[in-house]
Order: sequence, then C-alpha cells, then structure tokens
Amino acid sequence: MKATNLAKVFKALSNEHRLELFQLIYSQCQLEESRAQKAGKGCCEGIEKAFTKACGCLDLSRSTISHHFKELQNAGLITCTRQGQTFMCQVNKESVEAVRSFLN
Amino acid sequence: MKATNLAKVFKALSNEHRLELFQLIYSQCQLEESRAQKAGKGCCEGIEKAFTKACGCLDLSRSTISHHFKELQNAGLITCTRQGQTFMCQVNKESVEAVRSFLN
DNA sequence: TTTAAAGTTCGATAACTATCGAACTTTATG
DNA sequence: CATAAAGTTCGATAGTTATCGAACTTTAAA
Repeated sequence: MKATNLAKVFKALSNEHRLELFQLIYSQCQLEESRAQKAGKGCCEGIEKAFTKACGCLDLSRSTISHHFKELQNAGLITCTRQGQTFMCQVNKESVEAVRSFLN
Repeated sequence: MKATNLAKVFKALSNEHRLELFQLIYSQCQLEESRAQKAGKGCCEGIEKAFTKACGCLDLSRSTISHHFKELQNAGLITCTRQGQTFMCQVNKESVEAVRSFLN
C-alpha cells in the first residue's frame, strides 16, 4: 500500500469517535469470523444493522455517524451493502493487513 | 493503551508528510537496531542529526518540519534528545507495539 | 567576539474537520 | 395510500491543521 493511502487509513482512525466505531465493527466481525470457522464456514457475512447498532453505542447524531461511516468506507477500511432498510458491514482485511504490516 | 491515546497516535500518522518522516526515522532505527544486535549490543542509540536528515529528504520549510517532529513526539511515537547543535532521535517501541497490537 | 549552523517560536492564512438539526429519500408495513 | 423507520444530504458554525517566512535562541567554530 502506498504512503498516501496508508495516511488515509490513519486519518480515518485519527478521530476518537471514529476509532471507537471501527473497533465496534472490527470486534464484532472477529466474533462472527470465529463463529463461522467453528461452524465450518470459510468466512463471515459481516455484521447486520451496523448503523443502527452504532447509533445505540455512540452519543452522536445520526448525520454525524453517517459521516463517520462514509469516512471509514472512503479509507477502504470497511464495506457496507444495503439490505432493505438497514445495511450489512464488513471489515476490509487487506486494509487492516496493510496497517498491521506497516511496522514490519 | 487507551482509545484516546491510540487516536492521537493515528492522528500523528495521518499526515502524509509526517508519515513519511516517521517511516524515515523508523527504518533507520530498524537498521541501527540490527546492526547493534550483530555487534552484540542490546539496543541502538537512536539516529543522529534526525532533523538535519529530514530537512534533506522532505520538501518542506524547517519550521514545518520542526512542527511535525513535535507532533510525533507529542503522540509518543518518538523521543528526541539534544546533542550539541543537532539532536538524537529514537522510536518509542511501546507506542509502535500499541499500534501493532491494536488489530490483534 | 563575531559569525554561522541548527532549530524554535510567532503570527498569519487557507484549507479541512466534526458536529448539529432540518429536510430529504428510500424501503417496509398497516 | 399513509405512516414510520432507517439513513442521507445540506448548510452552517466552530474548531483544528498545515504551511510559510521572519525573527529569535542556542551551540559551536573562526
């Protein structure tokens, strides 16, 4: 990953609330993942109603939370897909790996 | 490390030029470290004339570079100590470890 | 002691960011 | 169709950041 993109990723994680949001998504995805592995499935589907859940956890307006989701998506850290009224959210493993491998 | 401090570390790395600066320092420290290990010394002393070197690599004014050094120090990523006219710079391993372990 | 080199601090400016509430769109349901 | 739920977009505002050059301090050297 180029330095420019890596800086973008760091910028996305540089806001306290956004970092909290990401950790929220990330930890749930990790949980789902290990559950999926135990069930013999290769990979988790992502977490459901991510926005709704986030609204319950963060003390911010919906518009601000929407903004933070966009920022995480623009940085390539997560991917969101609509499912009816709510949306499904997945962590982008390559980006996470890029951050991890940044420091050897 | 608390989320607040972790966010500060990410903020320090969120500027493209500052990230470049950090990578510069970090990679040199890694080099010094492996050199020190081969020589049977436990740990490297850090890199000399870090500011001067940075001025040669980054196309920014000295005042801006000074500012970026301060930001990296405030985030706890590096430590600088004066040595006569120049200064010696070290990477703070705990902070780096915190970033690394952030994503398991 | 004068001069130079290495950084720092200050003040200004332009650009970006976080946040909100209000108004909107889209999807589902009675 | 009317209503509600789930998000999005917009415009405003207050705060933060990156950057520079000029003036400064501190350390070393002639």
